[in-house]
Amino acid sequence: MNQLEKVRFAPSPTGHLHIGGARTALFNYLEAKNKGGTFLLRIEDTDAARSTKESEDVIIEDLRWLGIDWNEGIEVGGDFGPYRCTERPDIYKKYLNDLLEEGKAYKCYCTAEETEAERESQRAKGEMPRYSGKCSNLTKEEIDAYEAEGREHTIRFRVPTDKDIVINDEVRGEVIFESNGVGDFIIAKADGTPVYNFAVAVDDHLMEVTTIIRGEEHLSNTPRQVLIYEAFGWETPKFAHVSLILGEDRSKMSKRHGSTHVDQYRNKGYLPEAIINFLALLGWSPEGEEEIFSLKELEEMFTLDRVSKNPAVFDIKKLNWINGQYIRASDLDYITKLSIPYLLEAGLINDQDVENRYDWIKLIVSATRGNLDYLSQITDHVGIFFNDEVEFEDDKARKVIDLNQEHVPLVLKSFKEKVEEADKIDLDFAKTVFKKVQKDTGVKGKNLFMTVRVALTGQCQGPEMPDIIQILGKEGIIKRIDTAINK
RNA sequence: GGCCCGUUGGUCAAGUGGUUAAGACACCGCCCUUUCACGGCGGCUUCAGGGGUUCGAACCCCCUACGGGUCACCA
Repeated sequence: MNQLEKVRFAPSPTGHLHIGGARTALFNYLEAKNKGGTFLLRIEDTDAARSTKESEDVIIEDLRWLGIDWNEGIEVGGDFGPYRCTERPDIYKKYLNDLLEEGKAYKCYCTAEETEAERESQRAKGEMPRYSGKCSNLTKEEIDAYEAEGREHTIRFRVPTDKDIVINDEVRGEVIFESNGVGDFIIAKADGTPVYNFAVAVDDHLMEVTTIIRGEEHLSNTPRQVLIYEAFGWETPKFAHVSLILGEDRSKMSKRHGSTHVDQYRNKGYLPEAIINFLALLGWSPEGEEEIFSLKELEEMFTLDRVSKNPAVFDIKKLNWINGQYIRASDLDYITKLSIPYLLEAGLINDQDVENRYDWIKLIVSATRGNLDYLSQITDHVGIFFNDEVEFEDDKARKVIDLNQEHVPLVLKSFKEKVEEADKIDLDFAKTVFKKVQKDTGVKGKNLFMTVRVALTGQCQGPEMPDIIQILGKEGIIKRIDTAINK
């Protein structure tokens, strides 16, 4: 039981799920799945001031939307709960006390202002800001004096001197830190609540996490956590620090690089499958040459040893390509259902349409999905189907159906006739009508197709003609040709 | 600034001492399509720099440069 792989994702609920966080969650999930282990979701809400329930809900929703499920933790339960830091105060208190009693931690009566001032002056002198250790050896009298004053205290971890802290990182190899470079750090705030570095170590140990996969920004925190493990005599877990996701300018991805939150991509109409696929390829690479993978396939292929050490630039163009692949290859009903909200929002269709003309909407999606990077773009391509008053895109289009050209009225009249005569405007009709018109009028080629295209859509480019014809239907076509002729 | 991590084409990257240095996105060209897109084919461009080690270095070692992370009573 114990030797089974157990990983965890422990977001702090202080905002939306970041694209980098999503990737961390993904890697954890994949590692667990690949090894047949456990994936645990814990909420790291030690910072009460910044944590919100809304944020927790959003993060969970995004994870679920992506298809990243966990089998222990928040919402699903397990034997090692509770899974929110704020619900574990007694646990932390106990371990804090143990450390205090053994002298491995001590009470520090310095105020936040004092330590801040100390740091400032160190920085000014070009020194590394680090706690001086002022309270590390207070006498009983000094402590009593502070207490009498009513001073609050934090708890600091007593960092051993001259000690190498060796971290065996699954992706980076051996990383060594010197304990002398780590000042006595705070493990409990003045209000008695634990600080992140302490809480994670305790939680990860108690929850029997075997491998900690997280972002590289945590690498320099790791020695502190290792120190805590060692102070308790606990076995340290394995670590795997995944490099960061960068913006185009190679700095850490942030708002100014564009969308950074999973829900922003969801809102634009990126498919969860595509985001998963893209994220997996960012910092990890499969063995073959294939690039399109389902979650299931990734679960089978993923191993930590193929995670790359170097940071990756977020390339929206590649995401777009992957997303386009999924938009084209996925089941049409699925894509249609996901597209409908954008059509509704644009006021192009209403709820009745969705109910009564679903197949028609499906046709529209089918005709345009080939052009899309993401679903919300569909509204840019479907205008021609919703505007009975054909508007000419440009002079070029206008020229195409200039009535003074002999073939234009000829083609239009014949085409309209055929449409009027047809009892059903279906795919069969749409495919054969041009041949008939050609026979009737003797017009062929561009003069035939472009004339009809522009008359119906006002544009020189767009979906396939058979699609357009079916979507417009008898009435729509006749109306458009009439206005074209009368112009 | 200290500590730590990193550096293969514009981007993601394979590669672990001997390779014509994969593949994908992007870009360019051609084809398909009587339109656009999709799709197909082809092309362009890479081992940060300098020293070693070695018969031989993208791969091993050192230095430099550059980029990033972290040094909170944030996580």
